[in-house]
Amino acid sequence: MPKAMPNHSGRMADETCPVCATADIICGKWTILVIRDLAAGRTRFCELERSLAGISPRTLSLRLRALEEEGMVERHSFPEVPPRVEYSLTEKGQALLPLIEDMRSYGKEWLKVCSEARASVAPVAA
Amino acid sequence: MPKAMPNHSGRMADETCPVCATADIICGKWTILVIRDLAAGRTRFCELERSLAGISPRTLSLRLRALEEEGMVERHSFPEVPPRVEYSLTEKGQALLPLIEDMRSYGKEWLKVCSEARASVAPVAA
DNA sequence: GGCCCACGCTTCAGTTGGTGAAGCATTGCG
DNA sequence: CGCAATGCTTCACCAACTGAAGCGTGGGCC
Repeated sequence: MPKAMPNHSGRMADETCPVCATADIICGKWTILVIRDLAAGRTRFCELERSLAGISPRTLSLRLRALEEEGMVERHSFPEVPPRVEYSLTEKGQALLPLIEDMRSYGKEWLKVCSEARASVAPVAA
Repeated sequence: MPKAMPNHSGRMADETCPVCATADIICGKWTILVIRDLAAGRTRFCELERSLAGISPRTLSLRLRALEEEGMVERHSFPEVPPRVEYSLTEKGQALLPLIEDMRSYGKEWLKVCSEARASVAPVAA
């Protein structure tokens, strides 16, 4: 009997709720950012490590594995030395890109509002 | 020097990246679902506890507090017995609703694909 | 030959976030 | 009296994420 959802583990309340389903996919701390960076095309582990400044290799490894299991990313491994592994988005993974674009536009607006708020408060405090 | 973002703690790599900013806001496990439920209007603590079946009161309390700090939700407390507290989305919080709608449509599609995959695999295995 | 580097990880011990169960304060109801 | 209801908080625990270190392999450097 196949499990309904190939997600990590700590599952949301309602398995049939689409919002929960999506939340479950992207709720890992770095998941969305991994996908964002993978959107540029095939990317190597160390490139991701660099662009996701601050991620631990363990976490990146776990995220990539989980995303692979979920069918969001594909792994292309080359038996060279030093080893080379490239990751890319599957179609399913690409489907998340519009969502990420929305997050970008929301975040942009939000950062703008925040900086305006700071600009209008700081002078008074100073 | 005021902090750029009033987010919880474990901050993302690039503070100026809009995707990170949004990810930072919604990456808490239940955050998006709290906002989803708050979208219906003023909601009490225990109502949220019920609709978010499975959330611990501690987590709900923490999420609501964090969202309040971030200016996403408003708290309306009535000094009655038993106590009554209602939560609602601020304008800033409402701005997240389109994002949630996108998550809903993505999740819907994804659940559909999953169930189709199961339907086409299960009979073979059985 | 000996040494270090690069890469894609894994292992380790420690911190943070979320969990279920229980408790607290208040007061009306039976 | 004892219990229910509400909005929490506290507790001990588990799972996720962290930084630092290690591993295996072979190539470049000296």
